[in-house]
Amino acid sequence: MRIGELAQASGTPIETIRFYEREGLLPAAPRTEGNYRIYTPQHAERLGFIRQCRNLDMTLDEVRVLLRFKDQPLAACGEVNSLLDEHIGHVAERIRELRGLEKELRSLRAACLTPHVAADCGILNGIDQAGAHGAAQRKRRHVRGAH
Amino acid sequence: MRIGELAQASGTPIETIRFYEREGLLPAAPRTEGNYRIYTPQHAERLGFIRQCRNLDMTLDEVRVLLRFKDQPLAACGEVNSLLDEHIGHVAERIRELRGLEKELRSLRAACLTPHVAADCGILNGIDQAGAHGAAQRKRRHVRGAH
DNA sequence: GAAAACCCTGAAGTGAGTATAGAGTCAAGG
DNA sequence: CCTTGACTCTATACTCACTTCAGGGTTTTC
Ligand SMILES: [Zn+2]
Ligand SMILES: [Zn+2]
Ligand SMILES: [Zn+2]
Ligand SMILES: [Zn+2]
Repeated sequence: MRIGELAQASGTPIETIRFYEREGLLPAAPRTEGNYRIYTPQHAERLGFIRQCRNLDMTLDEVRVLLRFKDQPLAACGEVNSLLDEHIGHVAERIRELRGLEKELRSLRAACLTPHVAADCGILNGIDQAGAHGAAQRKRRHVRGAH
Repeated sequence: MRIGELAQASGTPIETIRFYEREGLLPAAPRTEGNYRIYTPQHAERLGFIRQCRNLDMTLDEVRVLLRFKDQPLAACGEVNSLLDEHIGHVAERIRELRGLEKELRSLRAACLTPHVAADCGILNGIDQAGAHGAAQRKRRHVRGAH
Protein backbone atom coordinates (compact mmCIF):
# COMPACT_ATOMS: atom_id res chain seq x y z
CA MET A 1 0.00 0.00 0.00
CA ARG A 2 1.10 3.58 -0.55
CA ILE A 3 1.34 6.26 2.12
CA GLY A 4 -2.10 7.74 1.49
CA GLU A 5 -3.77 4.38 1.92
CA LEU A 6 -1.88 3.73 5.14
CA ALA A 7 -2.85 7.17 6.38
CA GLN A 8 -6.50 6.47 5.61
CA ALA A 9 -6.44 3.04 7.20
CA SER A 10 -4.73 4.17 10.39
CA GLY A 11 -6.28 7.59 10.80
CA THR A 12 -2.83 9.17 10.78
CA PRO A 13 -1.93 12.23 8.72
CA ILE A 14 0.55 11.50 5.94
CA GLU A 15 3.03 14.02 7.32
CA THR A 16 2.98 12.27 10.66
CA ILE A 17 3.87 8.95 9.06
CA ARG A 18 6.84 10.55 7.33
CA PHE A 19 7.73 12.22 10.64
CA TYR A 20 7.74 8.83 12.43
CA GLU A 21 10.07 7.47 9.76
CA ARG A 22 12.44 10.41 10.18
CA GLU A 23 12.38 9.80 13.94
CA GLY A 24 13.19 6.13 13.51
CA LEU A 25 9.91 4.86 14.98
CA LEU A 26 8.94 3.32 11.66
CA PRO A 27 11.62 1.66 9.51
CA ALA A 28 12.41 3.40 6.23
CA ALA A 29 9.85 2.03 3.79
CA PRO A 30 11.07 0.50 0.53
CA ARG A 31 10.36 2.59 -2.57
CA THR A 32 8.84 2.07 -5.98
CA GLU A 33 10.69 3.07 -9.14
CA GLY A 34 9.02 6.45 -8.91
CA ASN A 35 10.32 6.89 -5.34
CA TYR A 36 6.97 6.29 -3.64
CA ARG A 37 7.02 4.58 -0.25
CA ILE A 38 5.33 1.18 -0.15
CA TYR A 39 4.06 -0.37 3.05
CA THR A 40 3.20 -3.88 4.19
CA PRO A 41 0.63 -4.93 6.81
CA GLN A 42 3.56 -5.17 9.25
CA HIS A 43 4.19 -1.46 8.83
CA ALA A 44 0.50 -0.80 9.43
CA GLU A 45 0.53 -2.87 12.60
CA ARG A 46 3.56 -1.05 13.96
CA LEU A 47 2.03 2.31 13.17
CA GLY A 48 -1.16 1.24 14.94
CA PHE A 49 0.88 0.37 18.00
CA ILE A 50 2.58 3.76 18.01
CA ARG A 51 -0.72 5.60 17.61
CA GLN A 52 -2.30 3.60 20.40
CA CYS A 53 0.58 4.52 22.70
CA ARG A 54 0.14 8.18 21.75
CA ASN A 55 -3.56 7.89 22.52
CA LEU A 56 -2.45 6.72 25.95
CA ASP A 57 -0.47 9.98 26.12
CA MET A 58 2.96 8.42 26.17
CA THR A 59 5.93 10.38 24.87
CA LEU A 60 7.69 9.17 21.75
CA ASP A 61 10.60 8.24 23.99
CA GLU A 62 8.31 6.01 26.02
CA VAL A 63 7.03 4.50 22.78
CA ARG A 64 10.59 3.91 21.61
CA VAL A 65 11.23 1.77 24.69
CA LEU A 66 8.13 -0.35 24.06
CA LEU A 67 9.05 -0.77 20.40
CA ARG A 68 12.45 -2.03 21.44
CA PHE A 69 10.69 -4.87 23.27
CA LYS A 70 8.46 -5.61 20.32
CA ASP A 71 11.64 -5.99 18.32
CA GLN A 72 13.21 -8.33 20.88
CA PRO A 73 10.42 -10.80 21.64
CA LEU A 74 12.69 -13.01 23.75
CA ALA A 75 13.73 -10.31 26.23
CA ALA A 76 12.17 -10.22 29.69
CA CYS A 77 9.39 -7.65 29.90
CA GLY A 78 10.10 -6.25 33.37
CA GLU A 79 11.03 -2.83 32.00
CA VAL A 80 7.71 -2.66 30.16
CA ASN A 81 5.89 -3.09 33.44
CA SER A 82 7.87 -0.41 35.21
CA LEU A 83 7.53 1.99 32.27
CA LEU A 84 3.78 1.57 32.46
CA ASP A 85 3.80 2.09 36.22
CA GLU A 86 5.76 5.29 35.81
CA HIS A 87 3.49 6.52 33.08
CA ILE A 88 0.40 5.79 35.15
CA GLY A 89 2.11 7.92 37.78
CA HIS A 90 2.55 10.74 35.24
CA VAL A 91 -1.15 10.67 34.44
CA ALA A 92 -2.29 10.36 38.05
CA GLU A 93 -0.13 13.27 39.16
CA ARG A 94 -1.42 15.46 36.38
CA ILE A 95 -5.00 14.65 37.34
CA ARG A 96 -4.29 15.67 40.92
CA GLU A 97 -2.81 18.96 39.80
CA LEU A 98 -5.64 19.75 37.43
CA ARG A 99 -8.22 19.06 40.10
CA GLY A 100 -6.56 21.59 42.39
CA LEU A 101 -6.44 24.02 39.50
CA GLU A 102 -10.10 23.57 38.73
CA LYS A 103 -11.04 24.26 42.32
CA GLU A 104 -8.95 27.41 42.38
CA LEU A 105 -10.43 28.58 39.09
CA ARG A 106 -13.99 27.98 40.25
CA SER A 107 -13.52 29.95 43.43
CA LEU A 108 -11.95 32.71 41.38
CA ARG A 109 -14.92 32.64 39.04
CA ALA A 110 -17.29 33.04 41.97
CA ALA A 111 -15.68 36.39 42.74
CA CYS A 112 -17.46 38.02 39.81
CA LEU A 113 -21.03 36.89 39.39
CA THR A 114 -22.37 40.00 37.69
CA PRO A 115 -20.24 41.93 35.20
CA HIS A 116 -19.03 45.39 36.14
CA VAL A 117 -15.99 47.59 35.57
CA ALA A 118 -12.62 45.88 35.06
CA ALA A 119 -10.99 47.82 37.89
CA ASP A 120 -13.45 46.28 40.37
CA CYS A 121 -13.58 42.80 38.84
CA GLY A 122 -13.21 40.16 41.52
CA ILE A 123 -11.50 37.84 39.05
CA LEU A 124 -8.82 40.25 37.89
CA ASN A 125 -8.14 41.35 41.45
CA GLY A 126 -8.36 37.78 42.73
CA ILE A 127 -5.63 36.62 40.36
CA ASP A 128 -3.33 39.26 41.81
CA GLN A 129 -3.92 38.06 45.34
CA ALA A 130 -3.76 34.37 44.52
CA GLY A 131 0.00 34.75 44.13
CA ALA A 132 0.31 36.51 47.48
CA HIS A 133 -0.56 33.55 49.69
CA GLY A 134 1.84 31.26 47.86
CA ALA A 135 0.26 29.13 45.12
CA ALA A 136 1.84 26.05 43.58
CA GLN A 137 4.55 26.56 40.97
CA ARG A 138 4.15 24.96 37.58
CA LYS A 139 6.46 22.08 36.83
CA ARG A 140 7.46 20.50 33.57
CA ARG A 141 5.78 17.12 32.97
CA HIS A 142 4.91 15.17 29.92
CA VAL A 143 1.16 14.63 30.13
CA ARG A 144 -0.21 17.65 28.40
CA GLY A 145 -2.33 20.35 29.96
CA ALA A 146 -5.78 21.62 29.10
CA HIS A 147 -5.30 23.40 25.76
CA MET B 1 15.51 46.96 40.57
CA ARG B 2 17.52 45.07 37.97
CA ILE B 3 16.39 41.95 36.17
CA GLY B 4 18.11 39.52 38.52
CA GLU B 5 16.39 41.00 41.53
CA LEU B 6 13.01 40.88 39.80
CA ALA B 7 13.68 37.27 38.84
CA GLN B 8 14.52 36.45 42.46
CA ALA B 9 11.52 38.29 43.84
CA SER B 10 9.04 36.72 41.42
CA GLY B 11 10.50 33.26 41.11
CA THR B 12 10.79 33.74 37.35
CA PRO B 13 13.91 32.87 35.34
CA ILE B 14 15.63 35.91 33.88
CA GLU B 15 15.27 34.59 30.33
CA THR B 16 11.54 34.23 30.82
CA ILE B 17 11.26 37.87 31.83
CA ARG B 18 13.08 38.93 28.68
CA PHE B 19 10.87 36.55 26.71
CA TYR B 20 7.73 38.20 28.12
CA GLU B 21 9.09 41.58 27.07
CA ARG B 22 9.77 40.34 23.52
CA GLU B 23 6.22 38.94 23.44
CA GLY B 24 4.74 42.25 24.55
CA LEU B 25 3.34 40.93 27.83
CA LEU B 26 5.64 43.18 29.80
CA PRO B 27 6.37 46.71 28.54
CA ALA B 28 9.94 47.35 27.42
CA ALA B 29 11.79 48.30 30.57
CA PRO B 30 13.77 51.55 30.66
CA ARG B 31 17.55 51.13 30.64
CA THR B 32 20.50 52.37 32.63
CA GLU B 33 23.53 53.97 30.96
CA GLY B 34 25.10 50.53 30.75
CA ASN B 35 21.99 49.20 28.96
CA TYR B 36 20.66 47.27 31.95
CA ARG B 37 16.88 46.98 32.31
CA ILE B 38 15.45 48.66 35.40
CA TYR B 39 12.11 47.69 36.87
CA THR B 40 9.60 49.35 39.16
CA PRO B 41 7.17 47.67 41.58
CA GLN B 42 4.53 48.10 38.85
CA HIS B 43 6.52 45.85 36.58
CA ALA B 44 6.82 43.32 39.39
CA GLU B 45 3.10 43.36 39.96
CA ARG B 46 2.34 42.81 36.30
CA LEU B 47 4.83 39.97 36.13
CA GLY B 48 3.24 38.42 39.21
CA PHE B 49 -0.14 38.57 37.49
CA ILE B 50 1.23 36.83 34.40
CA ARG B 51 2.91 34.14 36.45
CA GLN B 52 -0.24 33.54 38.45
CA CYS B 53 -2.20 33.09 35.24
CA ARG B 54 0.40 30.63 34.00
CA ASN B 55 0.12 28.76 37.29
CA LEU B 56 -3.57 28.49 36.48
CA ASP B 57 -2.46 26.91 33.18
CA MET B 58 -3.75 29.65 30.92
CA THR B 59 -2.10 30.19 27.55
CA LEU B 60 -0.21 33.41 26.94
CA ASP B 61 -3.03 34.39 24.59
CA GLU B 62 -5.52 34.00 27.42
CA VAL B 63 -3.21 36.07 29.62
CA ARG B 64 -3.00 38.75 26.94
CA VAL B 65 -6.77 39.15 27.05
CA LEU B 66 -6.77 39.57 30.82
CA LEU B 67 -3.91 42.07 30.65
CA ARG B 68 -5.88 44.10 28.16
CA PHE B 69 -8.57 44.52 30.83
CA LYS B 70 -6.01 45.41 33.47
CA ASP B 71 -4.89 48.16 31.10
CA GLN B 72 -8.45 49.41 30.55
CA PRO B 73 -9.86 49.58 34.07
CA LEU B 74 -13.07 51.25 32.91
CA ALA B 75 -14.11 48.55 30.45
CA ALA B 76 -16.86 46.10 31.37
CA CYS B 77 -15.45 42.79 32.54
CA GLY B 78 -17.91 40.43 30.86
CA GLU B 79 -15.26 38.97 28.58
CA VAL B 80 -13.11 38.19 31.60
CA ASN B 81 -15.89 36.09 33.03
CA SER B 82 -16.46 34.16 29.82
CA LEU B 83 -12.74 33.63 29.31
CA LEU B 84 -12.55 32.11 32.76
CA ASP B 85 -15.58 29.94 32.08
CA GLU B 86 -14.01 28.64 28.90
CA HIS B 87 -10.73 27.98 30.61
CA ILE B 88 -12.43 26.10 33.42
CA GLY B 89 -13.97 24.05 30.61
CA HIS B 90 -10.50 23.37 29.18
CA VAL B 91 -9.32 22.09 32.52
CA ALA B 92 -12.44 20.05 33.28
CA GLU B 93 -12.36 18.38 29.90
CA ARG B 94 -8.74 17.45 30.28
CA ILE B 95 -9.43 15.93 33.68
CA ARG B 96 -12.18 13.81 32.20
CA GLU B 97 -9.88 12.58 29.45
CA LEU B 98 -7.05 11.78 31.81
CA ARG B 99 -9.33 9.83 34.09
CA GLY B 100 -10.41 7.62 31.19
CA LEU B 101 -6.76 7.25 30.25
CA GLU B 102 -5.77 6.24 33.74
CA LYS B 103 -8.43 3.58 33.85
CA GLU B 104 -7.32 2.18 30.53
CA LEU B 105 -3.69 2.17 31.60
CA ARG B 106 -4.46 0.40 34.87
CA SER B 107 -6.40 -2.35 33.16
CA LEU B 108 -3.54 -2.70 30.70
CA ARG B 109 -1.10 -2.92 33.58
CA ALA B 110 -3.12 -5.73 35.15
CA ALA B 111 -2.48 -7.83 32.05
CA CYS B 112 1.10 -8.48 33.14
CA LEU B 113 1.48 -9.12 36.84
CA THR B 114 4.61 -11.27 36.71
CA PRO B 115 7.38 -10.52 34.19
CA HIS B 116 7.98 -12.96 31.38
CA VAL B 117 9.06 -12.91 27.76
CA ALA B 118 8.22 -9.82 25.70
CA ALA B 119 6.42 -11.85 23.03
CA ASP B 120 3.90 -13.03 25.65
CA CYS B 121 3.60 -9.75 27.58
CA GLY B 122 -0.02 -8.89 28.20
CA ILE B 123 0.82 -5.21 28.12
CA LEU B 124 2.57 -5.17 24.75
CA ASN B 125 -0.13 -7.35 23.24
CA GLY B 126 -2.88 -5.42 24.98
CA ILE B 127 -1.75 -2.14 23.45
CA ASP B 128 -2.14 -3.70 20.01
CA GLN B 129 -5.69 -4.75 20.72
CA ALA B 130 -6.71 -1.56 22.48
CA GLY B 131 -6.78 0.12 19.08
CA ALA B 132 -8.93 -2.65 17.62
CA HIS B 133 -12.10 -1.93 19.59
CA GLY B 134 -11.99 1.74 18.79
CA ALA B 135 -10.27 3.91 21.40
CA ALA B 136 -10.56 7.68 21.68
CA GLN B 137 -8.45 9.82 19.35
CA ARG B 138 -6.18 12.43 20.79
CA LYS B 139 -7.18 16.03 20.25
CA ARG B 140 -5.25 19.22 20.47
CA ARG B 141 -6.01 21.22 23.60
CA HIS B 142 -4.10 23.73 25.63
CA VAL B 143 -3.97 22.30 29.14
CA ARG B 144 -0.84 20.22 29.07
CA GLY B 145 -0.64 16.50 29.48
CA ALA B 146 1.21 14.35 31.97
CA HIS B 147 4.85 14.80 31.04
C1' DG C 1 43.50 46.39 38.48
C1' DA C 2 41.69 41.96 38.11
C1' DA C 3 38.38 38.49 39.20
C1' DA C 4 33.57 37.50 40.08
C1' DA C 5 29.06 38.45 39.40
C1' DC C 6 25.90 40.40 36.70
C1' DC C 7 23.81 41.74 32.29
C1' DC C 8 23.24 42.15 27.03
C1' DT C 9 21.81 40.29 22.12
C1' DG C 10 20.72 36.95 18.77
C1' DA C 11 20.21 32.36 17.42
C1' DA C 12 19.05 27.66 18.09
C1' DG C 13 16.79 23.78 20.59
C1' DT C 14 12.70 21.41 22.91
C1' DG C 15 8.21 17.88 21.65
C1' DA C 16 5.27 16.19 18.51
C1' DG C 17 3.79 17.25 15.06
C1' DT C 18 1.45 20.76 11.16
C1' DA C 19 1.78 23.54 7.06
C1' DT C 20 3.80 25.36 3.45
C1' DA C 21 6.37 25.57 -1.43
C1' DG C 22 7.94 23.66 -5.37
C1' DA C 23 8.74 19.65 -7.88
C1' DG C 24 8.06 14.84 -9.57
C1' DT C 25 4.90 10.53 -10.75
C1' DC C 26 1.03 8.15 -12.55
C1' DA C 27 -3.70 6.81 -14.37
C1' DA C 28 -7.51 8.30 -17.15
C1' DG C 29 -9.78 11.14 -20.70
C1' DG C 30 -9.69 13.61 -25.04
C1' DC D 1 0.42 12.13 -27.64
C1' DC D 2 -1.04 15.40 -24.34
C1' DT D 3 -3.18 17.28 -20.53
C1' DT D 4 -5.59 17.21 -16.26
C1' DG D 5 -5.92 15.84 -11.63
C1' DA D 6 -4.76 13.00 -7.80
C1' DC D 7 -1.11 11.48 -5.55
C1' DT D 8 3.62 11.71 -3.77
C1' DC D 9 8.39 13.57 -2.94
C1' DT D 10 11.90 16.73 -0.29
C1' DA D 11 13.10 20.57 2.40
C1' DT D 12 11.94 24.18 5.19
C1' DA D 13 9.38 26.91 8.48
C1' DC D 14 5.92 27.27 11.97
C1' DT D 15 3.54 26.07 16.54
C1' DC D 16 4.00 27.06 22.23
C1' DA D 17 6.28 28.67 26.11
C1' DC D 18 10.00 28.78 27.11
C1' DT D 19 15.41 27.17 27.74
C1' DT D 20 20.10 27.05 26.41
C1' DC D 21 23.98 28.70 24.22
C1' DA D 22 27.73 31.58 22.24
C1' DG D 23 30.10 35.60 22.61
C1' DG D 24 30.37 39.52 24.29
C1' DG D 25 29.79 44.11 27.71
C1' DT D 26 29.15 46.25 32.69
C1' DT D 27 29.45 46.62 37.65
C1' DT D 28 30.93 45.31 42.03
C1' DT D 29 34.21 43.60 45.16
C1' DC D 30 38.73 42.39 46.83
ZN1 LIG E 1 4.59 9.12 30.82
ZN1 LIG F 1 -15.66 40.70 36.64
ZN1 LIG G 1 -7.71 27.65 28.65
ZN1 LIG H 1 4.83 -8.12 30.64
